[in-house]
Amino acid sequence: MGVKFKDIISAEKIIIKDLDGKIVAIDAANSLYQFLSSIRQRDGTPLMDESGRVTSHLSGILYRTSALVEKGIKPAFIFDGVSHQLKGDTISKRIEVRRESEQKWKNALEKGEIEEARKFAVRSSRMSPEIVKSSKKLLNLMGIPFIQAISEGEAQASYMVQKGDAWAVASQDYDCLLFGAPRIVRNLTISGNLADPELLKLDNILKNLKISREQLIDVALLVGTDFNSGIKGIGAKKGIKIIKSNESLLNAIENLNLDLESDPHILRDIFLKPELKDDYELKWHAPDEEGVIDFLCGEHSFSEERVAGALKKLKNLDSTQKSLEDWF
DNA sequence: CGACAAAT
DNA sequence: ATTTGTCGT
Repeated sequence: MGVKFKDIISAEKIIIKDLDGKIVAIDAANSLYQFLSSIRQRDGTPLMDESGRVTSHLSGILYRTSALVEKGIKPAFIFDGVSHQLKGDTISKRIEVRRESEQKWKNALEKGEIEEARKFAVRSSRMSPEIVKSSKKLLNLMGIPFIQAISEGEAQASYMVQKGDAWAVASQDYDCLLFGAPRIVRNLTISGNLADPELLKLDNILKNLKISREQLIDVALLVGTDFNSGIKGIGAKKGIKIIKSNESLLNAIENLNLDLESDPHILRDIFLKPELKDDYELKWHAPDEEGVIDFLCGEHSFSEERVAGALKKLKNLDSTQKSLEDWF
């Protein structure tokens, strides 16, 4: 879910065309979770193939990625590695919420309460190893690069933007600001039915708030992150005030006699010194059309007509494209 | 969520 | 041409 920074973060509205020609590092976990939550039938049942395997994420990856490529965007997916030990509490809480929601979903279905059922179904979404595996397989067949992070995918994606290997991270979460991503795109959707895409610029945000990135991390640790529960009663606005008047988290802890339950230095270093990968390659290839069709239509019950439409968008990039084999 | 059809 | 609704798997 990430740090609750909505109240203090300013964003600028953008349109998809502003991303033409740009490399975007997509937070895979965030993106897949959205697909799994939202691509469902009205009663909340996810899309499934004949064998009963969930395919919502494959639908999302195929249609969104091909649409982004058609618009001239070069997407790369960044997958999570092994999460930090301190994320354990957050992970177990999420598992519990999913378990409860699944029960409430079934109960609502039995009572015939369709809307209620869907609400809980959305919260029951879980990312199994099979879902990650099939997502990577589809990306490979589509010729879209993905990178396996050592730890948090958001940390790796943010690093890639800092290095200039990608223009922005695409994620709904504000955590990438803490990981130092200079640019974050939220609501990266095509037909923007609801929220328009928006761009978060780290330097602008820090300037507006008149704090440093280290202080923004300190605010997050007061508010609560995936790695600590924060201080009860302190939200983003109070957090900013406290860090500004005390200058740092360490001072605030001492002056206000706060208890953070984990060593603040260790918590800060999750964001400041994550384990990162440098030996990655961003290379886009022409799709293996037959492979995509075999995989989606043969194994996962997709319609050949619809898949063909998506493939057309994938290969029909720009006429500046030099080779059919490698785009670069 | 995005594709597609139907309605405005 | 643009919005609204349903289907996809």
